[in-house]
This record gives sequence, structure tokens and C-alpha cells, in this order.
Amino acid sequence: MEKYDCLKLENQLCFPLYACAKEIVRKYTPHLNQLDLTYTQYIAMMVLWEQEEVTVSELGRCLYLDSGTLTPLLKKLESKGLITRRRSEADERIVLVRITPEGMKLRERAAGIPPQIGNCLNLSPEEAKTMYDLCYKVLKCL
Amino acid sequence: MEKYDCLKLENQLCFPLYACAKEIVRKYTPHLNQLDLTYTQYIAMMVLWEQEEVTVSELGRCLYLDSGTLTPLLKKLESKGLITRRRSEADERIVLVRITPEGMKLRERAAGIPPQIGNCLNLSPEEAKTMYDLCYKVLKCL
DNA sequence: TATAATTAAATTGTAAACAATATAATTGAA
DNA sequence: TTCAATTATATTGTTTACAATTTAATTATA
Repeated sequence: MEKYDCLKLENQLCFPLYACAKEIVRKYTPHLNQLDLTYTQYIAMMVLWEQEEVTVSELGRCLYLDSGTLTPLLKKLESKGLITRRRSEADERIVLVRITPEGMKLRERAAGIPPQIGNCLNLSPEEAKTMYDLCYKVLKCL
Repeated sequence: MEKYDCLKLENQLCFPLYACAKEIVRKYTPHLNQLDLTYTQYIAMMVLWEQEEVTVSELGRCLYLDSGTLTPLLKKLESKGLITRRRSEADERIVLVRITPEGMKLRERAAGIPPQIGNCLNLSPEEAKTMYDLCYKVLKCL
């Protein structure tokens, strides 16, 4: 065990994780292009397909993103007519993000995507589950 | 099993992977700031600490990055004096990236970082190994 | 009640990422 | 040999990401 072994790319856990995430997102891209969505826009829509209205900060907690990322992204989704943004009347600091009927319609077409990605990952259901659990274990303790 | 279940964030494998990679990179940031490196610059340096000279495309294959990302990044590292860039004489299309003594010096300080990250991941060595293997399994089949 | 502290979003600035395209050098085929 | 394909890198344009800061609203405290 040499002094600098821990600096070898092949001994890193973070690097394959980083590369893997990046490459899977790239796999999504051609499918998402058909919906005119980027990956980040897509996961934001996922939250809204489940929950008609959320605040920007709730969305940020769900997606591990901050307002610096979300504000321009949400403006983009708004300009496409998929969501609306309005200040809460009860607390003017809060912006409420709501999905539009147009946005809800996309769900149908989006539902075809995950199975197609799943198929090309080459993992057994057990392996996928293991990976899923390990990711959340890391995320929980940051 | 409902029609849209596959669109729930909690049923995605890609999302936790994406979030996990992002959050770990964020963990690196304060340590890398002390070396005046970003994460991507850091993994590029990792390749060069192992291999004194590489072409841009070799580096891209190692890191799963293309010239659109690497060119500006390498110019940055060059401006910091950590690497040099020059065209190959045998084939003028190729750019050779070489680490400088200055760049080599950084290795010493960088060696302290991986252990600190490892400690806060909350994974057993076996879990880390499993995750590592699964990432590479996915990467291999893209 | 006045003011300090906190909170929520937005803004600014920098870097990363990549598709698409451009440029230039090299290789291959007619 | 000439010109078409290929290869390597660079450039352009868009989006992502985030730290740091700003603005505005709300809450807590003196």
C-alpha cells in the first residue's frame, strides 16, 4: 500500500459514482428531448406530478437543489406552460409552484421513459435495489 | 402497482445516484478549495499524478468527459501552472497535457483528502466495495 | 413597539457539462 | 495524387450547480 494509492482514480468511490450518474443522465437525454425537458426539469416535474403544488424550498429539499438552481429552472418550466409560480398570500416570501393541466399531460408520455432506461442498466433487480439502498444510506448522513 | 409508479422519485435509481454523487462532490469542495481546485480539476490531476503526460482524448476517456469540458478546464490548470499543453510533433491534432513540478507538489496535500471523505460516508468497507462494483458494472454497459 | 434575527427567493459570478458545429491535421480510397 | 472520410481539439450556446450576496417578508426579542 503506497502513500498515494488513495489518490488513484481506480481506488475512488466518488469518481465512479459521479461518472455513473452523469452517464445515466446522458442516457435519459434523447428520451427527454422528445418531451423538451432536461433531466433536472424532469425530476422537478416528477415532484409536481405527485404533488400538485409545492414551495420552492420544499422542491429544493426533495431534489437536493437550492434556489440558485431552481429559480431559473422554474422560470423555464413556466415559460413552457408546464407550471405556474405565484407568491403565497399568507407569506409573501414563499413562492408556490403549481403544475398546469399542460404539465400534467406530459406525465403520460414521460411514463414510457423509466422502463427503457431500466432495461439498459444491466443490473438485476436485486443489484438495483442494493445500489438504491446504498445511495440513500450515504445521502441520509450526507 | 399503479400506472405512474415508475415516475415517482422514490422509485427511481437514477435520482439517488445523481443526488448522492452531487452531495459527495459537495463534501469535497471545502477540502479542494484549500488546494484551489474544483472537483473536476482534481480528478484530472489524479490522472496526471499517475501518468505524467496524456492526450486530451485519453484524459476524456479516463474521466468520461469531452473536449468541450476539458479544453477550458485544462486552460485553467495551465494558467495555475499545474500543467502544460503542447501540440504533438508527430500529429499536430493531438494536444499533450503534462504535469509540472508545481502540479506534482500538490499531490502531497491532496493525499489527505480521500480519507477524510471516506470517514463521513458512513459505509462499511464491504458496502463501499459493493457500491463501487455496481457503479462500474453500470458504466461498462453504459 | 421597535429592532434584531431569521427565513425564502432571487441575483451574481464562476465552473461544469454537453450537443452541435467548426477547424485543422491525418488517413484512406479512387 | 487528389479528394473524401476520419480524427483531435476547440468553439458556441444552453443549462446545471452552487457559493455568496441581496432583497424582502416574517418572527423573535429587548
